[in-house]
Order: sequence, then C-alpha cells, then structure tokens
Amino acid sequence: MKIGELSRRTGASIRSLRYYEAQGLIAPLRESNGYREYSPMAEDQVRTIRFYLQLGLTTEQIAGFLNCVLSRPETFCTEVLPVYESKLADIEAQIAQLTRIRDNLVDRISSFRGESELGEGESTRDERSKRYGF
Amino acid sequence: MKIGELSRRTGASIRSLRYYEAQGLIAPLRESNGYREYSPMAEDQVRTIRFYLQLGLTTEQIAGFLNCVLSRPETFCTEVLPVYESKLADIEAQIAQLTRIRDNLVDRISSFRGESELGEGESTRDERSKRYGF
DNA sequence: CTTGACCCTGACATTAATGGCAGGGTGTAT
DNA sequence: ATACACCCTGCCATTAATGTCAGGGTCAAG
Repeated sequence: MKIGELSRRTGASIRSLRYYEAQGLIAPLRESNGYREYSPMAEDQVRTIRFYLQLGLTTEQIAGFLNCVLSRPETFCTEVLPVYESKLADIEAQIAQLTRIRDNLVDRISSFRGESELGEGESTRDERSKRYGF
Repeated sequence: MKIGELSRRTGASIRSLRYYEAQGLIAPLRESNGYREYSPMAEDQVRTIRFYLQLGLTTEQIAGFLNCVLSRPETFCTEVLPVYESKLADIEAQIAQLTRIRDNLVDRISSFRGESELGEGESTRDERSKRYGF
C-alpha cells in the first residue's frame, strides 16, 4: 500500500507518516521509483504509534519499545513500565499545578460575584501584591 | 531605576523585561543615552504581569486589562472576568484530558503488577487495537 | 501527448516566552 | 586611559509534531 492509502486508513496525515519514518518508528520498503510501499501490518503499527502519542509520549520514547509491543503483549515489554511511570509522574504534577491555578481562578471569579469578602476599602498596590499568593 | 536593578528586584530576566515592553505591557522612559528608566511603580507592575503569566494568561490578554487592575481593585475591571472564565474553561478541559490519560496509565501500570486480569492468552494486533480505548 | 492524481525531497512556519550571543555604546573608578 | 560593569539593538535558538509550500518525478487513462 502506498502512503496516501495508509493515510486514509489511519487518519494520520501524509506529512506525519513521513515524520514517523524519519524518527525511526516505521520503515516502509521503497519501490524502484522511490515510492514508499507499506505492508498491511503498517496500518496497525501507525495506529499504535498514534495511540502512544495521544498518551503524551514522545516519538523517541515510543521508538524505545514499539518493536516489542508490536510483537507481544505490552505487559511483557519491560521497557514500557518505566516510561509509563515517568509519564504518570509528569501528568500528576501537571494536574496538581493546573488544579492550583483553577482554584485560584475560581476564587477570583467568585469575588466578582460576591463582591469583596475581604476588605471593602480601596486596594493599594501592596495589598494587591499580597493577594497574589503563588 | 535601570533595567538591571528592576530585574534584580522582580526576578524577571532583563530579556523578559524588554519582551514585556515589546508586547506593550510596560513603557519605561528613555534617558538621553537610550537607557530605559523605570519608575518605582514599575516594580509592582512587573510583579503583576508575572502573576498573570503564572495563571497561564498570555501577554496579549494581560495587556487588555493591566492598566485597569493597576489603578483599582481587580473586581472593578470588567475586562478581567471573561478572561478568567475562558481560561478556567481551558484549564478544566486540560485537567479532564490529563485525568483520562492518567487513569489509562494507571490501568496499564497495574496490569504489569497484577499480570493479566483480562485474558491470559496471546494478544493479537486486533485485540491491541481494541484495548486502545481513546 | 496531455491531463490529473499521486508521489518525492527539502525547507520554512507554527507557538510563546525566554535564553543567549555578537557587536557596540556609556559611565565610573582607578 | 584602561578596566569593568552596565546598557543598547538585532538576531537566532528552543520544543515537537504537524502544516504547507516549491519544484519536481511517475504513471495511468484518455
């Protein structure tokens, strides 16, 4: 199958398919005219790549275990677990940070509705600085 | 005060202070030699800018209400509320997405520990595709 | 032989704030 | 005057995956 068909089947753009190849994630054969020729298995391979990308892994991380997970159950690939654990730690940190920001925003928005719950008078620059509790 | 001192006082790099100026967030005077001369109020102004940046707002959004919040309580600045609400919606969506990914990672990690709770046999490519439930 | 659909490579753009360098001017103290 | 600290502008780099050109082959059908 040629690149256009693979793109149609997987939803990955042609540009992305070429990028995956440049990153060493997939290696199609070349016909005599230079066209890429993909095996039928490439379709599943591309879907797998895109799945891991959606998990937030980089092409470099994916390259580290792709061959393994394509040939056996994921849980048999020891390279995968540390990547998952590291990514999970990242994500939990991001969630924590976003949650702090969200709470701050919620407070500030509610102070528009409820007017001024802390002090009615004018707000000086010093008071403002103190309020920025980050 | 010159740019170096302002940088020391606020923690913003000199590069960033010049960037804030290019984005229209702060407008120091210029001395005859071309040096920027910041008023004492600039210190609070920069801290305010950095606070909003930490909230995840862009310089463009900050420019839209900075003059207002510098001169009166934030809750009197009607430009601020829609920005907050829009940002809050963004962040909640990000948290939701990250939470989905986290749950997926947690599942996958636990299946390493607990081996295979769903099906012991070999995993075909079709089964793998089905598992990628995104 | 021409049209049109497909393919190729290579290169630049995107995003937003910041880092960092080159090349040069200013100002003060010794 | 020489050193040293400070300032200036302008430019390129960063990040990661993707979009989007330009300029050019390939190939089937008419």
